[in-house]
Amino acid sequence: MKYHHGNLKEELISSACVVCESDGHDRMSLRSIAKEAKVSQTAPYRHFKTKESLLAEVSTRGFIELKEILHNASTAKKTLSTKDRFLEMGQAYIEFGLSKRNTYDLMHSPVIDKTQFPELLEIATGTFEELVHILAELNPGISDKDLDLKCIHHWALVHGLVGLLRNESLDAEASVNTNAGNAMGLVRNDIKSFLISELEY
Amino acid sequence: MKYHHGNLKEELISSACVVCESDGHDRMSLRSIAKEAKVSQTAPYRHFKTKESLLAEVSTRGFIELKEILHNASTAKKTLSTKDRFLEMGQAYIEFGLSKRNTYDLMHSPVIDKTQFPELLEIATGTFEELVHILAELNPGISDKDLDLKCIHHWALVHGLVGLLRNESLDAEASVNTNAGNAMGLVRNDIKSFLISELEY
DNA sequence: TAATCATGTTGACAGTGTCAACAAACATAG
DNA sequence: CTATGTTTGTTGACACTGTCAACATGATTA
Repeated sequence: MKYHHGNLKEELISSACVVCESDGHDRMSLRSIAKEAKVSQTAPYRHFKTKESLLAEVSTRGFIELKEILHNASTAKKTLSTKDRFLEMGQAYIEFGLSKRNTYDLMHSPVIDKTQFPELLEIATGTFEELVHILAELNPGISDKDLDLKCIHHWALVHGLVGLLRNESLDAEASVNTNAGNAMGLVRNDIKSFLISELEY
Repeated sequence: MKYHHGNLKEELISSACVVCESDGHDRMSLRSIAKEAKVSQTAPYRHFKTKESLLAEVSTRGFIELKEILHNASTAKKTLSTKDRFLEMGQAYIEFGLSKRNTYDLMHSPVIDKTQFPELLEIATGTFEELVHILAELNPGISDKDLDLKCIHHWALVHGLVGLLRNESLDAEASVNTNAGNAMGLVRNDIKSFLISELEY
């Protein structure tokens, strides 16, 4: 089942995933990952119409992984209450955003026009549904509209929180005064507590 | 007080601001804005050590404008209650994020390492303080730590909300079913209502 | 076996950020 | 006012990028 190279498309994608996460998508060049695969500079163009579409593939894999992580977090520990499983999910989301920084960036970067990549669009919005499911479970009898609003609220919150937490330089500044200690650091060190207080807000 | 050009640095910055907002910072080239100023390709290097530092300047101006907008929103209409002025501020933030899309992107983009640009870092964290002030007013007697946590909560919320609202492709998908209508669209059309419900959440 | 198609390579083009070497305009010291 | 030095600008180059057209080769199929 081998052509010239064998399985170039797959190798390019997984290589791009690695480079994107280590260097950031803006520092990744098609030529460098082609060279890494010991293939000419234009070989990738047999599998990807443009660099953007390779990045779209990387982004897609990011969402697949994230969705899986969220799903696991909210279903794995069956003995936990719904609320606790919801918290696990929030924590998992934030941890993904913090540990897979560059991939997370790419996934939310405007350099990829998601409307041009239906598969990416689908998995990205599909990720949203993990949130819908557990929130529906957590709020029995809620109206569909209110459920949507709740989803938007919680997603915005964790998504925004990742953005703030990643800005390490804020740690030193985002506190009213030194007596209060470092609030951002507090949140970072105990994401779960913060999420709990959010739920009870 | 004129050298060869007169006031090249200023012209490059303001030109870069325009190009960044219209094309996006990743599509902006130093050479093109140099050409626009009718100056050679390397002239900018007399004023900016690197392209990143020009972008840092653009980002700085973005934060200056945002901070001013937030400040005005929370102080202009003195007849309003503190709560209403807080809502004005939230709305103003979101509107900035939606109308100055590309600039907002740059301001939060990882391509600029804020720690390398102290002035940028200062104004960015200074923006945070607009939020601190009004939240302190809104919650008299609150502890410093709780105030910080509240700031983080509200900032994360609006920042995350901007991220979600900007993703137009979500409009069609981010609803549980068609009966519920388009929740994201609802939020977009009435940001204020959403923020109010957030405050009372 | 011959024709077709998918996959790869070579070479090129225009564009990029950036640097070294040089040139002109200005500021300042004698 | 002249001489010197510093700012600011230009020219030309380097290595690098995404992408395209033309060509070659391996695999598939008629």
